[in-house]
Order: sequence, then C-alpha cells, then structure tokens
Amino acid sequence: MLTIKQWEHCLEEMDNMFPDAHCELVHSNPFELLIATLLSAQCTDQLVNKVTKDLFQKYKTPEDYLSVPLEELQQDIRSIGLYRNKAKNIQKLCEKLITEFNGEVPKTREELTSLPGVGRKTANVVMSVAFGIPAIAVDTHVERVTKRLGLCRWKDSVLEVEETLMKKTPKERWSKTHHQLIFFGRYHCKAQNPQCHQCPLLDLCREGQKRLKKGLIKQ
DNA sequence: AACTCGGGGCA
DNA sequence: TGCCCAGAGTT
Repeated sequence: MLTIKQWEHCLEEMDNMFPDAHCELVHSNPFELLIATLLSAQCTDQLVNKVTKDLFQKYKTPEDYLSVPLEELQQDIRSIGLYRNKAKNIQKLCEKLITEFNGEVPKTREELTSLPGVGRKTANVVMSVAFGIPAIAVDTHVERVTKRLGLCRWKDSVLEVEETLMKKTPKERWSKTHHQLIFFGRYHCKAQNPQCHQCPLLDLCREGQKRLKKGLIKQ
C-alpha cells in the first residue's frame, strides 16, 4: 500500500502533467453544474459539453425545463446516451427544486442525493465545485487509478475508495484531487492502453510494476 | 452484486 | 461492427 508521502508525490506529479485540470469544470452557477454532471453519466465529457452549450442557452432556470413537454427536452439532449431517463429525471429534479428547495440547489449531501438521478458522485461534485465544501467524488477513473497505483485494494467498494482518499489527502486539496485523478485517468492511466512507459509514477505503481515484470510495457 | 439504460466515438 | 464511456436506480 502507498504511504501518505508517496501519495502526495503522486498528486504532485499529476499536477505537473495536467496543471490546469481543476480549471476545466467551471460553470457559472450551481444549477448548470448540477445539470451538466447529471448528464455526464456513462458518456464522455466532450459529448456533454457539446450538448450543454445549446442547452444552457435555451434553459436558464428550473421553470424553463418544466415549460416544455418531456419529448422536447429529450430531443434537446438526444445525442447523449441514456437521454430518455436523463430528461425525465431533470424535469422531476426541477419540480423538486421548486417545491422543496425554493428553486435553489441544496448544499448538503443528504438533500442533493434526495434529488432524482443524483447519486453520491454527482452530489460530491456539486458540493466541492459549486459550494467549496470539501468532498471527493469517486467515479470509474478515480477508482481505477487509485486501485492501480496501490492506494486502494481491488476489492474495495466505491465508498471505501472515497474514505481512503479522504484519509490520505490533505483536506484543502480534496476537490482539486478529484479533477487531477480524472485527467490522469482519462488521458494517461487509461482503462485500455495505459501509458505506463513514460509514466512518472511507474516506480511506485503496483499495477505498473506487475506489468513491467510481465513484459507488457513497450518502449 | 448484477442488471439495465443508450447514442456517439473510436478501433 | 463491436466495444466502451465524468452513474444511478431497481431487484
């Protein structure tokens, strides 16, 4: 298992590789961040950005999303996978925002996850990015990277990964850490064809060393 | 813990 | 063509 010192070294190296990773997810308000994060389930960020560009021109408030028929909203996000459920969830979510939260995006995890389509990952992203509340969102990238490096065990649950990250990472870096791991996982420590050659973390990476012994890492 | 939703991107 | 992708809800 990685020591805290080694883990801090990992974060520094990732920061060097993707210095502006944390600037990527900037949204003008919590509501847009919530919608964008909800749309991002099981599809790439580039695709979401393509859709939200027009979407946020047309829909500004929860009321706007409820002012059109479900079919119209579904068509507006049709190029994203799972669009039927996502559109349905967005309208149900907007209705709940209006009736129970005065049209505002709530700030606690319990309230956020009570919204349709919002799970722990989405809630953590909104809390940390929109409101500056320390939280670490664990998605497939974060899970894969932390397990490959050896910070977490392969059998760990998503919640256990999150707990380990919170324990080993300085609190003031929590929200930044999420985006560092996302970028590192998305562009370098990829699910397929990880760039283990030319990886600054190869020496201390559990999976990397295993691959090295097996001769799987090409020059 | 496994299954399902799903169009677009990429090999 | 076939496979995978910034997850969440249901069983």
